[in-house]
Amino acid sequence: MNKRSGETYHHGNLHGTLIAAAIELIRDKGPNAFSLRELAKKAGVSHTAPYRHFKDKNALLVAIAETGFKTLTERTRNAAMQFDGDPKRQLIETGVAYVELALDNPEITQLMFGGFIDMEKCPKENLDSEADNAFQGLVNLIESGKQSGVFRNEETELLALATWSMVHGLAMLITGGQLCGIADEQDQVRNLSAKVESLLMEGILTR
Amino acid sequence: MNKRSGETYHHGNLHGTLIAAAIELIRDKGPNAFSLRELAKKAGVSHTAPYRHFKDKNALLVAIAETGFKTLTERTRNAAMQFDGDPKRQLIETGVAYVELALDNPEITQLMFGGFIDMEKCPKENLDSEADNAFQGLVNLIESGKQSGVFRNEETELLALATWSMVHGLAMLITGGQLCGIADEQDQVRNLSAKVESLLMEGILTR
DNA sequence: CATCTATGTATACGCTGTCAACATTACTGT
DNA sequence: ACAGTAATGTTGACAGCGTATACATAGATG
Repeated sequence: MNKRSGETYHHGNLHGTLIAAAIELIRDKGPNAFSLRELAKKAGVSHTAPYRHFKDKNALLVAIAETGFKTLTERTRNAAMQFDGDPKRQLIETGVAYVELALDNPEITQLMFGGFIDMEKCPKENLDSEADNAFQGLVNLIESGKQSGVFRNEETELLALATWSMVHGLAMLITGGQLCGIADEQDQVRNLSAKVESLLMEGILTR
Repeated sequence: MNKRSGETYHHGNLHGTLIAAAIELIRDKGPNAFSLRELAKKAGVSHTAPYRHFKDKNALLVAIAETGFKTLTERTRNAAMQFDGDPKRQLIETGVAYVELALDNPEITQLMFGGFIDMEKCPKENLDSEADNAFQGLVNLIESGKQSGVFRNEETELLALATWSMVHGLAMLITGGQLCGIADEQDQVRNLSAKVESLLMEGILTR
């Protein structure tokens, strides 16, 4: 139960320490350059110690991606809660929160969606169910918006997919560096994602 | 000038062969598991031969991403050309082509957008200018659609960004496996991307 | 206190990207 | 035609990587 590190043979809370340190490392070097051995060194343990807590490097990455999806669910839900009863505003703020989170954590976002995780090897249920949680919030939001007559009476899943795609695409373009100069700063991003989502709501065609 | 391989000390066209073989390898194993040494073996040369044609592993990946952006530009432009004079249809077909290409080449798409390429080390102009070409086509399309009164009179760049984000997001969700079961098959994808883009045009709100 | 299990270490293996030194071929100018 | 040089390929070496195996230590349980 000794939580101080460096003094005892047993670390006390390696599992948590590893995840925290890994997130830090990935933030520094990107998910591509991240290595288990450097992580172990940073955590002050031997390079095979992580294997007592994670079957694989892949398993560690999955764990980190999970935390990413959890905070994604939290943030978007919080954003929606702040505008309860105003589905239109809720949708916009959810999207803004999504994009802002991606901008704050580009490397983790890439880890979550970029193909660094080997889906064949991972239990996959965990990750998918976490991602589903985030998506489900969106579905609920749209469903209630439909019932109050704000959103069109299209298939809910389709509406949700459209909004998700829009926001996700913007987030990925930003974190991928494709929008350099257009959307670097925090407030630019806030503005941009709100505008883009307004377009989705109002439509692009003339009337 | 001898183009037959395997008989001469000099290969004749290693550069091209390497790129072709690399694309095949990445298709098989994903961009994450791709290795230079395996590539060299596949091409039938020593493991350092690629360094005569590419400064880095990163440089090779950049070259492959470039070809990806080139075919993306081609395909979307072709799709648009087939419906010249009908901007609405053009926009939809451009998007469908974008998503279909991504579905056909998920690993290359991940390579292009997923953060596998180290932007610090790469000349970056090449890659960005290629990506800009693809984007510019979209901008032109929207501009002409605005002038013929089909699209709303919003800032062109913003409209282009919105459509790009939408389509790109859908493509990334599909290639990332986030839409398993919803959009696996080719015709499902065609249908889905067309529907989603119609939503962007018509808008989500009730009128 | 003895024992079992959880957790950490030491060592070894093959694979990786990359560098330096060398070999072979193609191209160049005289 | 031929010498010299640049382009292209090979060999060997190095450190770093993920991971399997065998061993060490400590906490928990009886």
